[in-house]
Amino acid sequence: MGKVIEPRFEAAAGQLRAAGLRTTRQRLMLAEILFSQGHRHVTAESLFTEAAERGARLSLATVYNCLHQFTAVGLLRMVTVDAGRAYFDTNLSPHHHFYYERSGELRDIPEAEIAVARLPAAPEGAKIARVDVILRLQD
Amino acid sequence: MGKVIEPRFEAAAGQLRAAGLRTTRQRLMLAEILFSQGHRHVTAESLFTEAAERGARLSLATVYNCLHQFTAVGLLRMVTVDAGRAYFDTNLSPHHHFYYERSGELRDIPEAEIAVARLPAAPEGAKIARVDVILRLQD
DNA sequence: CGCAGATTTTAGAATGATTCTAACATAGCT
DNA sequence: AGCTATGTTAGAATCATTCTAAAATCTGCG
Ligand SMILES: [Mn+2]
Ligand SMILES: [Mn+2]
Ligand SMILES: [Zn+2]
Ligand SMILES: [Zn+2]
Repeated sequence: MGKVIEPRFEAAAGQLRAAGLRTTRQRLMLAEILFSQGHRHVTAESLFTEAAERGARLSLATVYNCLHQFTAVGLLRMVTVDAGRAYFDTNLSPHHHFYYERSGELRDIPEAEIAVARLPAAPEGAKIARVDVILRLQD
Repeated sequence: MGKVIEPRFEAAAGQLRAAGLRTTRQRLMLAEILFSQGHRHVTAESLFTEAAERGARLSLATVYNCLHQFTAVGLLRMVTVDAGRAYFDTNLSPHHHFYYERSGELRDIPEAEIAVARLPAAPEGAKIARVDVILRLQD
């Protein structure tokens, strides 16, 4: 007997199944938080806090596990803007970022708003996996 | 009586004084390693190891202190490519980076080799402090 | 249903980078 | 040389993240 899935978790359940991940209570909650309200940028800690505020019972270790699993199956991508903590981004299309150094807030810049032209060739034996453009903001 | 400075540290001493920093034994050694052989990308740990190999007697805490002081006075700049550790760059002119994700190696890309056109305006109340372009390499 | 085996979650310990503390040493000035 | 601000350091502390191993849950099958 498959367990009953609350209606508000149906979409999340579909995404998890499509990605080949089992639908656990914790993953459903995190997926719902992440994917049901437009693009998000979260850290493990911010997501854990948000889940806790919604009454979820899960551990920080599970949040880390899920963030990495979601990233591995292509539901998230990692963004590195600060040595010290990792951000995870639900926006999978190519785009760039404003980073507010003071607050730690990340904002998307649509790909079309920045033209990166004439990329150099990748060095011998390597290939360019990703092009990140970060506009660091002060004040 | 000012202490005697070995000839090989003369250049480093000049840079430190120009930057308003006292010339201590530890700073002279680190400045010599950093600034006497072309541009470098170091981490605290790599610089500490390199200094130790040259026979320097200093602590890792001092390496951290110096990296931050050198950055504060504009002798270095910090580069963020990996959540987990900070890189410091002796190349102060505007330029971009190849980052070998597997080895952690950083390589400069001269500014002229990448054209970043049509930057969006900074959001209300903020200004763009820096534009970082990272080409992440795999394989 | 009711299990069994595989997967997932979790508390708490461990790790790794970095920062802090507060005592000791040195640089720079008189 | 002596004074005082500044710099160095060992070791503890902090913070994000990962690991461990045991308990809980999921899923397919009888
Ligand atoms: Mn930071
Ligand atoms: Mn890393
Ligand atoms: Zn984004
Ligand atoms: Zn560089």
